[in-house]
Amino acid sequence: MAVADQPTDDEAPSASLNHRIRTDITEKIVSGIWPPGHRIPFEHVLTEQYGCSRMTVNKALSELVRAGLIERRRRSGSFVRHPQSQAAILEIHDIKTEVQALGLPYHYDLTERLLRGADAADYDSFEVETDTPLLQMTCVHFAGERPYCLEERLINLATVPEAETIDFADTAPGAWLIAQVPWSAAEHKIRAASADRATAKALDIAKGAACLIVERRTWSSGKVITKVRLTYATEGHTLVARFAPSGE
Amino acid sequence: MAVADQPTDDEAPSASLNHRIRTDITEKIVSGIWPPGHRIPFEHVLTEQYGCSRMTVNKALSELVRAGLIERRRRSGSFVRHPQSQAAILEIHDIKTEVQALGLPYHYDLTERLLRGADAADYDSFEVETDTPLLQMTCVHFAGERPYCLEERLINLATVPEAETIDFADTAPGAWLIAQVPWSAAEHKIRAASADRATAKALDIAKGAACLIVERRTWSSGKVITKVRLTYATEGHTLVARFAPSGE
DNA sequence: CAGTGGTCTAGACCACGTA
DNA sequence: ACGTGGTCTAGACCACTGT
Repeated sequence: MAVADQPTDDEAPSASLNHRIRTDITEKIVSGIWPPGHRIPFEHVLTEQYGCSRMTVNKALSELVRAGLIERRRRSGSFVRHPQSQAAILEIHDIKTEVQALGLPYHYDLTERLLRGADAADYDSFEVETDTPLLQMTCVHFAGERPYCLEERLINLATVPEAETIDFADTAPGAWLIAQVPWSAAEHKIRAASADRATAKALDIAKGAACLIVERRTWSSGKVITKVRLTYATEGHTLVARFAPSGE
Repeated sequence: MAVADQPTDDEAPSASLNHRIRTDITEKIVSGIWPPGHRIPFEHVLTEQYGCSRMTVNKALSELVRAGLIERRRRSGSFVRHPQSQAAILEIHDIKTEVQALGLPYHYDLTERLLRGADAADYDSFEVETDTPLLQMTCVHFAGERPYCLEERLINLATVPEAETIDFADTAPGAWLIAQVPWSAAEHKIRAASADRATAKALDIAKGAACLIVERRTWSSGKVITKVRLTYATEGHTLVARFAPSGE
């Protein structure tokens, strides 16, 4: 096969060929040289340009599809995608890690630990049968001496029976669950709300103060493992989400 | 090559082989059969089990690495990863789409449109030189007759000079920018805050009411294109983020 | 040193959709 | 019908690293 000139001869010298192809094309797209809808070269053309086999080109383009940068249609070719709904990666950290990242000492208090059966209200939000054994807990996470976050958690003991035997006075339930249970899906709902009387008392803030609430449900093998509501006291508390289209 | 028994003979009949291998392994991991740290079979073993070439097995395992489910070490093998920080996909929709999804009529008012040069305060948050031309806009998005969201936006005219010529009375700046500019990175900060006097007036809510604030900065080719602060009036407004480790 | 994964090749057959 | 991408093969060489 004839080895044509390499498109980028002044680029980083190393890295794999398929990675080179990917970054070359990514650069063309994010810089706007290839606008949305533009047809990118056929596989056999890239094969010649880079002097490599079709498999290598295909791997590079397949990963661009995964990253959402291009779409491919048989018999038509590959095209730069029109930007759609923006999607961002939201990192949900362990609360202990969060607090320590602020340079503050961390501790937490378990204020409630209750074993009960599921009722009708749980069915809606938790997707469990009535009377399924649940472990209900409330705890407050501290940053230094100030309350940082109120955690209200339900654990489905039908899926995680070991949780009943754990003394969560020492181990935070979130950290224990992450280490213990393989989870396959999670849903987060993020909203703002004014602190009600009980929340204000627990977090030692004024009633009516704005709070950031994160509600998370976690599934494993199609069953809900746990549901947690995290209420952040600090008005300054911020979630950060980042996005880069190529995933790099 | 000897074709050994297929591990899953009661599964979905179709799909590609590498997809089958991937889902088989994913199932083992998320179900807990293979706990974190467990070594998954070597490539040559899977090659025999599935009666396929090493390339196919390798592709399946490579995608599991991408998905963050496993990690691979030369000479050691491939291992189920210990779950780390949770990461969720946060979808950021166009506001018009958001409102219409609620079944409410959408419109918006442009209440400010100001051409000015960057000052020192912009430098911190916007990463632009002093006197860079900026377009500053404020608008209110309505759901039905109620204010839904307050948008305060800055556009860097050095990177998007065409924006100066657009009449944003008809086209919302967010929608125009997404269609116009290829963006390569975005950062979102999400927090709760009490409405100040101006915000409360713009959104027709009580001063001090809890609001959800999303601040977004968007880059293209290393330069900031736009910075926007979205303040949601509705206490009930919720962002939803989902996660599935295998990306499926 | 031996065995693992990382990458690549030069083919091949097939599914699919546009012309 | 034809050319595209989708998938797969049966090898190969190399880098790395644990024993």
